[in-house]
Amino acid sequence: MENLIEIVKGSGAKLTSPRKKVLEKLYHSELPLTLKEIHNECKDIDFASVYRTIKLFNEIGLVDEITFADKKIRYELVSNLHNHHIICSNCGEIEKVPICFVSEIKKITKYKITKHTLEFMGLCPNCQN
Amino acid sequence: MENLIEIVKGSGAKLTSPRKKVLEKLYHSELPLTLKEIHNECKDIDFASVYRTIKLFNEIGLVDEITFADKKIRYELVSNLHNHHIICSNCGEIEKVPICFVSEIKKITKYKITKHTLEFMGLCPNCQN
DNA sequence: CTGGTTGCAAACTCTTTGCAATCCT
DNA sequence: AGGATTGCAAAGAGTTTGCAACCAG
Repeated sequence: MENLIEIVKGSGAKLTSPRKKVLEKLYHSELPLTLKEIHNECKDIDFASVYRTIKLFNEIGLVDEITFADKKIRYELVSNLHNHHIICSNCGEIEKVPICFVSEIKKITKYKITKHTLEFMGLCPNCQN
Repeated sequence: MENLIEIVKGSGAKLTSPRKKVLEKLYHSELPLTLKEIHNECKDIDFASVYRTIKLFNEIGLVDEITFADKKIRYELVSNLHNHHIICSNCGEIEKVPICFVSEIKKITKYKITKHTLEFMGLCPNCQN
């Protein structure tokens, strides 16, 4: 957490109380969060500020954007273990998939890859019946 | 193309002229298209109709939804060869990635996978200088 | 004919921005 | 102090829906 704060300060941005609060929510969340979810957890912060905070964090390389199959954009700390996910199309439960194939792709393309998404949707064990 | 038309009819939906036109655009497109792009190519069709047509096609399993790293949702015929893509963050050029790892994932999760996304963003060879 | 479909308009939802007041450093 | 940041309000953009007119089967 301390090093995250350093990253914010190091970028030249001020460490304000809204930013600290958003950072903490991300830090304590097991799963990536939507802007709405972050805002719900910090109702005293204006939505626009959450929006701009996440935008800043994204620009300074602190958070990543993830688009799940439900089309909602979620955010997670880059420093959190890099993970992909499966979301249940029925109940919305999200499970991590501890696997990633970026390195394979890098071998077969001339692009310099900077971002990627690898997300799944399906039915979780509970919803298959 | 004929079999696509059969799929539409077979679903119980009427084969109207807007639907035929949208189907053709998808059929002749090398790459997945956004609703806006489809609508631009068929300006005589109302946007809402394009929207509902694609929604229908998606529901009857004719088209797939793809979310690229640019956050735009694109659509492509399921019958087109299943492909993933890289989009250049600078010029927007899109390249196909002829590779997919769904089967690997199926081995390590109890979810019944119905959809997945695997998309990349980076700099194309031209934009790396 | 007649229910499904379209076009139009409007409602929603989500994202983004301008600006005056306020807060870090 | 002074520029960065916030909250509020509103503008934009994208998505979705109701409804009367229209069309394929």
